[in-house]
Amino acid sequence: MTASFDQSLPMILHRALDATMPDYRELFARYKLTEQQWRVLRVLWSTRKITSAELSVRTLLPAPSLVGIIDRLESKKLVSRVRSVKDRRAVYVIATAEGRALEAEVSPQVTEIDKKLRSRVTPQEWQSMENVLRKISLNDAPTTSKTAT
Amino acid sequence: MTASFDQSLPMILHRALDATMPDYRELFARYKLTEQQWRVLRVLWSTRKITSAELSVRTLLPAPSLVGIIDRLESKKLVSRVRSVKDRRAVYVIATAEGRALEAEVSPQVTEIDKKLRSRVTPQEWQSMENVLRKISLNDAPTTSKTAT
DNA sequence: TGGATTTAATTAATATATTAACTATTCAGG
DNA sequence: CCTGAATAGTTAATATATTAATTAAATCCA
Repeated sequence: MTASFDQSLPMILHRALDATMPDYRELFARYKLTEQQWRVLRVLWSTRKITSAELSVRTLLPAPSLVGIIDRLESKKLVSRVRSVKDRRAVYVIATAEGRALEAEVSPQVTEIDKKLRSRVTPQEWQSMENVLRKISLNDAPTTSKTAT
Repeated sequence: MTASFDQSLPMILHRALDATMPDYRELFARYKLTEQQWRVLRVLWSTRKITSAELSVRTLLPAPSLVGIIDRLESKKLVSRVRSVKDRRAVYVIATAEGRALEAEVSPQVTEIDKKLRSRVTPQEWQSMENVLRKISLNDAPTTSKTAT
């Protein structure tokens, strides 16, 4: 009856994360970074300035978590917050020179890990996996469920 | 350059989790359970007694996290801890009658969600995705890295 | 046998996730 | 212009993740 627990989507995904994240974390740890802090930096390199809300979408990190993550990146002098003048509610997050410098240092090594993981299957297999997961995710019920009362 | 961030394995997996977990969480919340608490219960139903260590392997939950998770399940009278007599270091976790009763109530609904997710792709696609992820995960470097010192 | 080593579970310290509530602004309309 | 709804960011409260250190018990072996 409970035979499919190990094959349920959450378990399959968690197993894949558990197997692959340690490689990344080991690298990030050498630069005193967490995986989440890394994700924020990586987005900032390709976007000069970005709001917290947009950062949340791009990094898949929940907005409340971003507060602390950015706080810690800020105290490491890797990013800085700048309040928008046009809309004083908005806050832009920007990478400092020091934060940008990390790109050249860490990025190639991350790419190496990415490549190593990809090389474990054929490009077709990878693409297929990606498509299946997207297909499963996309059929997501519209977030209109808040109409409940 | 940074074009592949969105297609990196961690992001692909997190996106899939973000898209599918809310469905489960909404269900669990109706029974005042978290996803992790659910995972522990689900394993306990198919295993009369189990140690924390083994529970960690089966649920993919880190042992230190399990302490609190089991604490809370215990205070809800859903599970109980029993110290082993043969090896007094070991602690067995067991579902109470009340804990077991939840299976009949919640399990079918979880199966429904599982089915719904699976039905979004063909069985071949699902199987393929599963195989690719396993293939990527399995090549995991042997945990012999502790021989560093 | 007794000390070094290993093992199971837990604690500690810090970072993040989740959900709800709150603050300061902005905006839409009357 | 002024109020009510919407928005961006944050705070609050609780649960979990991560890594290292601790405690207690079992094991190994000279």
